[in-house]
Amino acid sequence: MGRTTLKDIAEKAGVSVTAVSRALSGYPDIGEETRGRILRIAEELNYQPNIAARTLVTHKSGVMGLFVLGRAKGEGFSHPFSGQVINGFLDELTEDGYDMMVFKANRPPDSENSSYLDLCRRRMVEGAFLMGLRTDDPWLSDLTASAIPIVTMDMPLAGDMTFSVGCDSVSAVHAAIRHLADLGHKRIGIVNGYKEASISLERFEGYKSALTSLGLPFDPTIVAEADFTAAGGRQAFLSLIDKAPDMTAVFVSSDLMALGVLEGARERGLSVPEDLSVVGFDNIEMAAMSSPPLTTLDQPRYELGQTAARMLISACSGITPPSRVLLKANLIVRGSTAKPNKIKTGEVIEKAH
Amino acid sequence: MGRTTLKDIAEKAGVSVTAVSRALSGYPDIGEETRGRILRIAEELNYQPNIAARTLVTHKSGVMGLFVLGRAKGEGFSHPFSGQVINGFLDELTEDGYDMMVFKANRPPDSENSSYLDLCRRRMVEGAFLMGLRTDDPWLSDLTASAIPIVTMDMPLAGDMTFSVGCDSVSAVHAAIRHLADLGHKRIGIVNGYKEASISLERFEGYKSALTSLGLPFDPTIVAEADFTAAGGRQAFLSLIDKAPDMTAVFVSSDLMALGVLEGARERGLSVPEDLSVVGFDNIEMAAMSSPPLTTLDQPRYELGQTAARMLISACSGITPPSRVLLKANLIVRGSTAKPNKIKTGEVIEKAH
DNA sequence: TTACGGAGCTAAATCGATTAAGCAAAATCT
DNA sequence: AGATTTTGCTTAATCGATTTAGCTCCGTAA
Repeated sequence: MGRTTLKDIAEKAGVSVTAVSRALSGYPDIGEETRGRILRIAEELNYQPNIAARTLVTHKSGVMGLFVLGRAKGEGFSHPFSGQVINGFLDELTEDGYDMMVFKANRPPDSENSSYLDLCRRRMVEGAFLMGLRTDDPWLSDLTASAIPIVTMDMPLAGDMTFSVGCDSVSAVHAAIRHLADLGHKRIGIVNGYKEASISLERFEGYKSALTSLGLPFDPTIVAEADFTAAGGRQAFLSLIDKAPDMTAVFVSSDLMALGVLEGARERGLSVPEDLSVVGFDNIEMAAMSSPPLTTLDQPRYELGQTAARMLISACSGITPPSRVLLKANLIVRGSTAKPNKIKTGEVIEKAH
Repeated sequence: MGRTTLKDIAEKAGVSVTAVSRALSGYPDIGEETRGRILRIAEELNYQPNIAARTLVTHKSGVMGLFVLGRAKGEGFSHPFSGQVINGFLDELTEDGYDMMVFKANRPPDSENSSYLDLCRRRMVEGAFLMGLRTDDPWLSDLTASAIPIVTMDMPLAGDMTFSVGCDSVSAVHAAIRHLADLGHKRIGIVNGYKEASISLERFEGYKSALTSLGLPFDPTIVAEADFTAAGGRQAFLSLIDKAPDMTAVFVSSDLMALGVLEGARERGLSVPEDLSVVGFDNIEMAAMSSPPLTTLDQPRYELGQTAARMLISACSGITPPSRVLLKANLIVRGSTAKPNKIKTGEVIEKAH
């Protein structure tokens, strides 16, 4: 198992190990001629530095951690939202010479396990990006007190070394509700995510304040909560529409749930957008492919990931990034929203003539 | 930055560093009483081993590499297929105490870059799992000659240290075609993936041999090729249906492309499954949510990932796994397949009465 | 002539673990 | 009792890099 080491190069070049190390690292105190010879030999021997050795002395691993949190087997990477974020994060890291190590914490009572930060310390991870953090996470206080930079997706933490990226939910939801109101909707419901997600609170705030600023009444009977899955969205919608059949539009806190709403609407014989307008959130790939295609708020997922990476990298270089970066989510109008239809379901056929 | 080291524990416990190391590693040559004391102090000081140091001497990093290959920005993690595979892979690794490092190689002419194996060597990665490898990959011969275990998704390589996981495409496609034939279809087309994916070849073989064994003629005019995207699938289908309007069913090599086919069918005014039956492959989450929901071949993605991890782990422990493991893809019949409808598109309205 | 300074390189310590070799005391055998 | 083994621990080398301190040689200024 003869891996090439600095020593091998040093011997072949007839210089000391130090000289080789410094030549390869670009220090100016190695003569041009010697440096050339060293570089050539290194190339020849296909030298790859042993990063474990380097890490041991420099205390810098060149590794950033990614934590994909979630309880169930099916969550985590398979969520249609995460993919592009991770792509952006990894691309940006790679660009700057960092590598990425991924940790997954499911298993609800993770208390027995080591905290996220312990995992980082073992691997000398320099900074971490956490996706899917919830307000009821058992390690929240550890994270807040972290000594290494932490970037969280969506959920800001109040630590010196904690930063967050996300989209401006409030103004995004405003745009969505305004769009519905402009079309003429008066009874606009909401299918929100669970309370333990910080975005749920923000989006609810956005919903309420948008109604107020548009002069529409807020009615708690057309507010439902689901678990960010399609099945949950469907369920929540059904209970909503059964309670309030006069609802003509619904804002849904995620596209996945919105797809469930679409399904529920079909089940109740409501056609979208004629009988019901639906606005989602996220603009996942699926949103453009459903029938009807979903009007939604586009989150720039790739850029969110990139931003997280850049914040982490700059924090690691001693340049403190802003503690919270908010990107803009843009409204994409597709086929799931239209003017409210006053004709009842049973009369739709007439309309066709 | 006072991280706890073996030395700290040793001093506090009044023993040598070796004793601490051996006590923590569970060697039997440390007295019960001493071991207890050491363990307690380690706990107290929240000791986390420095894995870089350990790796340096043992030459085992406890890290497996995951390579998510793909050319475009949007590929890689965001592909609806990868998520669950990665979940299974990571869960299984974590179970066995391994961590995962992820590398991404896009940038078409990756020649300037280091090969996959160089990346592994730098990080002392013990084994690697490659997803999305193509037959025209520039590093194919390096991989085949690899000294560390490599597991590839779908595409088998002929090396001593190369293994592969995948689904038995041929028998899966047989089941799909038989299902269509049983329904009464005689003109069954195929939208396949590009040739550089080994699965495309296998699925094409399955398609041809299934037709033969069912006594149906093979007709190259109803064979099309796309790039595994929805847009590509739509495009390929359109050219197919325009050439052969009498085609009543189409087998599509991936669900994503199949969703594109559904879109294309809508555009041409064909209703699925009445005018056209569609069978996909993969059973991605979206497949159950389209309208109509897609009949497809379910790939056990999570299990594929788990299997890859187990093969890698066992290969790293010196136990050679089988060079190729094929799981079964099961046919899931949903709403996109039905008996062929002899009535032409224009007459569909009559049927409704 | 002596001293100083810079250029170019080396020696040796260090990071934090693992592990081979060995040693002292206690336990066991003869 | 004396020899031998076992138990429980220590010493010191090692992995492969980085880094600090210092050394040698040469040119130049005083």
